[in-house]
Amino acid sequence: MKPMKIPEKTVTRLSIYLRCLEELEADGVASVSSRQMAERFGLNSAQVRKDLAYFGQFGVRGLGYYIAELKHNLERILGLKQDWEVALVGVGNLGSALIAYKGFQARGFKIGVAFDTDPARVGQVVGGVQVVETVKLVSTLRKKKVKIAVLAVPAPAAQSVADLLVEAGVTAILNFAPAQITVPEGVKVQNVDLSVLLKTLSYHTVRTNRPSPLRLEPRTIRES
Amino acid sequence: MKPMKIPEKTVTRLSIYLRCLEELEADGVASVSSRQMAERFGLNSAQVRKDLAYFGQFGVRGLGYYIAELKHNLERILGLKQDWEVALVGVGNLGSALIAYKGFQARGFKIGVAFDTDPARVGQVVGGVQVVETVKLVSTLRKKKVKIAVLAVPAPAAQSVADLLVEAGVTAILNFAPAQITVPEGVKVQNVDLSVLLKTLSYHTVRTNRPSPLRLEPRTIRES
DNA sequence: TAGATTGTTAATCGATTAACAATC
DNA sequence: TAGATTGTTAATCGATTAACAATC
Repeated sequence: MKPMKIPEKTVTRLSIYLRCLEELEADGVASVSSRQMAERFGLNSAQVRKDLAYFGQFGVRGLGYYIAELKHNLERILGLKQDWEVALVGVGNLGSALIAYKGFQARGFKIGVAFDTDPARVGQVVGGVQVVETVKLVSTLRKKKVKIAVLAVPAPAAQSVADLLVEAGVTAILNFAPAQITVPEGVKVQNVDLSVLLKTLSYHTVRTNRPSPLRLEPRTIRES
Repeated sequence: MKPMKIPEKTVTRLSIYLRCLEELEADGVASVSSRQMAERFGLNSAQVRKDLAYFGQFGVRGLGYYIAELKHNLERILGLKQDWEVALVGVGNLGSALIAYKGFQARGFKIGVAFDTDPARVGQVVGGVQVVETVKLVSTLRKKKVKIAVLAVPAPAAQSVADLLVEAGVTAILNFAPAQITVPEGVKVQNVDLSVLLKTLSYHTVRTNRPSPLRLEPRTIRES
């Protein structure tokens, strides 16, 4: 066994490959080559092969990859052979939406419990999920051994809630709060800042639709 | 004039820097150094300076960056000096949530119109937003000159809706559908696949909580 | 001025891609 | 076998970081 460090982007792509395999399997296809998969996503076939090769030799030379087998392996690697109970913190607009969002639950991830500090929400059942007061977060998640949490609280509360999650033994956090949160080594944070994503699109839009009047002008122009 | 290509990640970080500046400004601070900003996010100070230097010389040697001025410039660069009307396609669970989500609207982005094919939803007003039938998408968005759209439809519909958006003159798409969508050159797609994000966390969790009992250790930094 | 910090170039690091022997 | 495609190494590309002269 080689303790090689796997690039983050490789792991993300594994999920993409898996989705591809599911589609192909639904089409009744038995095998697929790295080139075929790459073309589907505008990637390089060597990259597909390399990504997979980090985890083992799943292919058959001259043929490609057996879909059922590769799918099985990717599910195993990604930890999708088990169900995950996910905790939600923050049952506001976004949090409620995430409970309702079926795609979120689709693949073995189930929001089993939600936390909020608002007394108006505590005790309610939102989309089948019990809303518990945040002071009970640590004891509740420890008891349930929850490892994955979704953070959908306002930015100022994000760090303190993250601290609670870590204390409760959570090792992976999907953070929707527009805030930088700091966690100990070994805890993984995935930030999803919708506002940042929109700003990136805004940037792109001003550049793309440039024929408009407003032009970018750095304070000084320099040439080497 | 050199039309230098700006890394995608640089643009993303600009948004982060801007958030930092907003916080500092609220604290009444007048200037900040690249080192101070870098520390806040666990980045390298040279990276901060380099990111900014792509767009001009905004700093003062020996001092750092004047917050008000840099903030102004980042807003200009990111296209935040104007309001953007955003179109939403797909008023299901996620779509409705995005309408309700205030953080989404916060910074000059306003969902002005929504589209859906479901007759039960068409004609309704959700969160103050009119739901229009998707067949009217192209004409409506052309008339309104909408450039940014949020795609929150089921995966199988994603590509055909994306085609309509492009036809309507949209140049930036925030895609929540778990599907690979293909667009012409010049149109920017930001994919936000919540399921992929969760799988990445699942991967991390099986690896972290694997052989040994979990060990949590000193505090370190971040992730983007 | 003396100290600090930028803007920028050069070095390093990491990830993508090309190439090809191995082999189904 | 002949053709195809993997797994992997080497080459390339791009992004991060270190270093430092310029200069406030």
